[in-house]
Amino acid sequence: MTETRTAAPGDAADDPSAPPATPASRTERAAAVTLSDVARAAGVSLATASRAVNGSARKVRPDLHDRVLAAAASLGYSANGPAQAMARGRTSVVGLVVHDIADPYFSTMAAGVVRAAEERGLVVTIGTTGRDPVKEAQHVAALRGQRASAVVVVGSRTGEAPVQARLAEEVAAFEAAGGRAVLVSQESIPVDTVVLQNERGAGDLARALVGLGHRRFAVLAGPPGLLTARDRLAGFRAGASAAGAQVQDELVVHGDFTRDGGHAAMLSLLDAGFARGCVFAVNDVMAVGAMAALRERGVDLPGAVAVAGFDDISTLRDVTPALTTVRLPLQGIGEQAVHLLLQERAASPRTVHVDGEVVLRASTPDLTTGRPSS
Amino acid sequence: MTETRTAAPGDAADDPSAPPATPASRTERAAAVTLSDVARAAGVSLATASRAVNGSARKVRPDLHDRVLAAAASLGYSANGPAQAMARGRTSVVGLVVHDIADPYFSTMAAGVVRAAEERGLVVTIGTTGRDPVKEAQHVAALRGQRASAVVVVGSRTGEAPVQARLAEEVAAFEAAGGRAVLVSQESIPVDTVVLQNERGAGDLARALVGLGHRRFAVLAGPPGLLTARDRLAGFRAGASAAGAQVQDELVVHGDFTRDGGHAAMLSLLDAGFARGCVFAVNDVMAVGAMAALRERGVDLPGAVAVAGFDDISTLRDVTPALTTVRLPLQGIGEQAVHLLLQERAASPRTVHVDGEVVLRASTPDLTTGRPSS
DNA sequence: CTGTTAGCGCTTTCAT
DNA sequence: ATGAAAGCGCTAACAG
Repeated sequence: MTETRTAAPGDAADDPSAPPATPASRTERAAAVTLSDVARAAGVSLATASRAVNGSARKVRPDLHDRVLAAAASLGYSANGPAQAMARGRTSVVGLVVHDIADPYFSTMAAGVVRAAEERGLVVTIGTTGRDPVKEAQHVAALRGQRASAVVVVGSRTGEAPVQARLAEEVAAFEAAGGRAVLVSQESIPVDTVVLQNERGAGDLARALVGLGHRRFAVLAGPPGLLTARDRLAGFRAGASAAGAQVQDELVVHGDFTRDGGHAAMLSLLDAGFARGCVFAVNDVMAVGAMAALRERGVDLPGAVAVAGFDDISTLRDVTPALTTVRLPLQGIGEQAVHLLLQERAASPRTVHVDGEVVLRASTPDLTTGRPSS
Repeated sequence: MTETRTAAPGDAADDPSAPPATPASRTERAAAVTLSDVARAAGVSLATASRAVNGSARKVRPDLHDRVLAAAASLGYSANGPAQAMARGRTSVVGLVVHDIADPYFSTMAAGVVRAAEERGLVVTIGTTGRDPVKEAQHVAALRGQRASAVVVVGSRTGEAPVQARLAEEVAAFEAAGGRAVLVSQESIPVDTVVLQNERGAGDLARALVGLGHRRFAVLAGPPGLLTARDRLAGFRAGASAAGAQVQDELVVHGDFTRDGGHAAMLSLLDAGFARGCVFAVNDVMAVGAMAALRERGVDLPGAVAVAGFDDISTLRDVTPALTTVRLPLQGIGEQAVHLLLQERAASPRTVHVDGEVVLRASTPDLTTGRPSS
């Protein structure tokens, strides 16, 4: 990045510890107008002002109500959030924890969460883990300290017992403190969860592909530890078997859940002699990496090697050949999570199941007719 | 979305007004352990406990310090954020305001902001405007109420005077209340700004394309009101002229800053008889839409029509033909914004300029050699 | 329906 | 260096 700055060439030293580095605060600040100021200006009591301005179950006489609102407006009053939170014992913050907000899978879900939350006057904070499951628990703990009223943790569990236990513990503590928690992924710990039917979606996809005449399958399976990747692989296998085809073990290659992971996995598959068949990448991003690898190697795509993904990332809908995939309503999933949060916690954890929908496109030709599907 | 739920078929009614719908709170909640509890357990005063646990300029005798920390740990103490914020008069929240968090342009910047902020113990909240510039000001106002310590507003200004004034006003109020504000885009109102050199980048691109032998240019120009779109168009025009080529007015088509906007704009260009030349879409997302349109119409891409974009969205790096574009260090821009926030406010607004870098790829062939560039 | 008042949990002078 | 005490701004009993 080329850059020029008008001043201060030295960046503040980074000491990622102790007291949060509050951004440089201005020296002289205007004393904020408080509710007392408004009350005085309107000639009413603090309590009345509070009831009028910040909503309450109790009613205020219309003329007073208007008088207070007018005073508030003319003074430029804006309620002190922390003070309200303190008095109420809880903020109106929803904490969202994702692996990487730059990843379209997460950012699309985030958009859903934000949309649903903003509609209800809730503020969304975002924490990222960089795929480190331990950080999930840390974020939940921090959110408990912030008195967030709810938390949404998105992202595949690893199934690792200690990590899982730690998250379960923090989530329990969060709920014990009066907050609401929702997980998005798989049913792994006892808390309200939006369960993505990865296994079923992958199974449907496999069956559809067999229906198109594909018989020889390879899978770019993602990280071995990730439950989401594992479920998609398992579902695909099961679906293929059910339809009379098989996924040979040698044709299952693991790799990162990223574009580069898919690229590398595809290359290793090609190096191992795979030259014809249908490749299922457990997510779209990997599928695109695989396509790039095929192109680099001059493999006929989709003639010799067909490719399918999972997620139906919208930014990727214009790749060529168009990618066959399993559509997940990502934004809707984020919204679902918020709906779940808004409901009272039930005696036993609630679950919302979300299905994927197979979308056949040109990357997996219909072998029975010889024409691209769709 | 197919879904099954174990309970509560009816979603909570949506009344986007009055008191923020705090997510359903649990009935009985564990009383949180407070600093007083810790102090008592450690046998010290509240003040000492505060100094030991939550950091302070003042020193605490080592043994007491340890005693307090041990007590805090064993009790599972976690500081009450709102209470701290109230006492200190300020939270450690950085508010991020973007148009659409699902758009990779914004989500990548957001990733940079979050990364830099988390390193410093700052929490990032996210607000979205859905491209409504009025909502930007509203979010800034809300953040002032939340006593956020800083705000980052990302997104093109429209240059509309009243809207601009409103934002300027809110930003001023925010700063007057002691917060730090940074804008990302163009220098439009007097506040610290990360300025993206759209004009220069587009100019560089135009010159590079002329260098490849392109002479006939069309521009998919985005919404007429958006400064970013306008600057990119202006820069491209200027660059082309400087290199001896021209962009005819009839070949400048406006459209949404989205994939569909690019798609529609390209179609109208084709319908108007454009059949050969180089199309500059003012962002990558539009460029991809344009490519899809060309493909649908069976136009030889990049043989008859070459395409270039702007931004270098990473998810789009694998489209075919590979897209020529101007790379913006999006994540770095987000980090820059945070760096700026961390610095004390200067007497006159500070500015950081960020340049784009032309990346020539296969979508704009080198006409001088007949081979694809790069 | 309005007003008075007691905190919410923490930081921070101000003594000691 | 530690402790006691005064708020920060607002809400929610509790009276009137």
